[in-house]
Amino acid sequence: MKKKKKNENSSKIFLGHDHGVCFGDAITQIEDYFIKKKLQLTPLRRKVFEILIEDHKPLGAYEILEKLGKTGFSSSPPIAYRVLDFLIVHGFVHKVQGLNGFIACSNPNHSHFPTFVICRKCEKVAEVSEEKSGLKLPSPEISNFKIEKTTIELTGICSTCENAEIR
Amino acid sequence: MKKKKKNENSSKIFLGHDHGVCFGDAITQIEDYFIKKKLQLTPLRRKVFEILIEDHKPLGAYEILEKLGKTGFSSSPPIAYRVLDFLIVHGFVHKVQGLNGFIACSNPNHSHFPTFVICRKCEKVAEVSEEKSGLKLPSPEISNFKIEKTTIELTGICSTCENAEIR
DNA sequence: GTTAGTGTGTTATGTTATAACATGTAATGA
DNA sequence: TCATTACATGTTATAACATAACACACTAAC
Repeated sequence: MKKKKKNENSSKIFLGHDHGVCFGDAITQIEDYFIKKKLQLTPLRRKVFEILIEDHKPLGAYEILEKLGKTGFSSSPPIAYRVLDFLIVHGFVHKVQGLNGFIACSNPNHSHFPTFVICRKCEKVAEVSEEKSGLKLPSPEISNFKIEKTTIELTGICSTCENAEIR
Repeated sequence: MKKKKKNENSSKIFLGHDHGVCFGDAITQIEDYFIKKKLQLTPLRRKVFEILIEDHKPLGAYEILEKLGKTGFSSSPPIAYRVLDFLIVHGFVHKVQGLNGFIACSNPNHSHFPTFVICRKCEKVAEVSEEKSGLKLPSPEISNFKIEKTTIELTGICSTCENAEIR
């Protein structure tokens, strides 16, 4: 109890959390941002964001549509894609390319260039902020290029799944 | 002529090249690799690789299929996807997720974790090797995670296009 | 000469994403 | 007040991307 190995804390990027707090915080953040920017947090937009926050993992557009349908919204594809695009533009949602999925941003005010760490076995996804990822961008080599958007995804296997693997 | 600004050289990641040499080198490399690994560089596989090397930019699977069709190969989707998967596994092709496209690896023997720099305007794509990208992986934060594959894509605007932009 | 492994071909279908147009509603301002 | 606009959502149809499942040919190994 006196001393913990540093690794024990520093590596737990897939760790659980108090979801009630997380959910509430996220809603508050998006509400504040929308007011500040004079954007409309409509029922549909709110619902899509809630669906993503609730699940806390990447969902496909068609999964989102299904959930929308069950709560009385339209469930034709453009509905989801439009709202997702909007939320992405404003930094509240990211697309995880490797999974064709969408996930709520875990820290809308910070991560402009987030890294996603994806376990191919359990399919858990962790968003690691710019500061913590150890990622250094851009290099002098590409300083003549203006980066607007990054897709950084690290796929592999988390320690839990690796320990569980047979061979 | 005596002195060049360092930037002039170091930033030209989109620079042209002697394509004849590039093409020949690439074919030689893949031939050697296939012999060494006792793999079959069949006419189909060779053709797909040649198509990608020739164009030197990401092509969609269906674009490749069209080119295959014109040269007497079958052009049903699985043909392309199977060969592409094979070439990807062996490191001769990369998938550019942001464009749903496939591109020949510019340095099969080196870049295990390449970075792709993509201009959203001219759609040029440069592959930057691990060493040159300035990318540092992995961080202590994620050291408990075994990275098997990375998707690192930087989208933005290259200096040529930026200078050409009106606004 | 049967078997196993590999490569290609074919049909059908699944999955992901967008184009184009219609409708509704609120704010703006002549 | 009522045309104009900006924005949000709805709808239909289709485009674009990808894979499943099965068939067949060829080669190598036993």
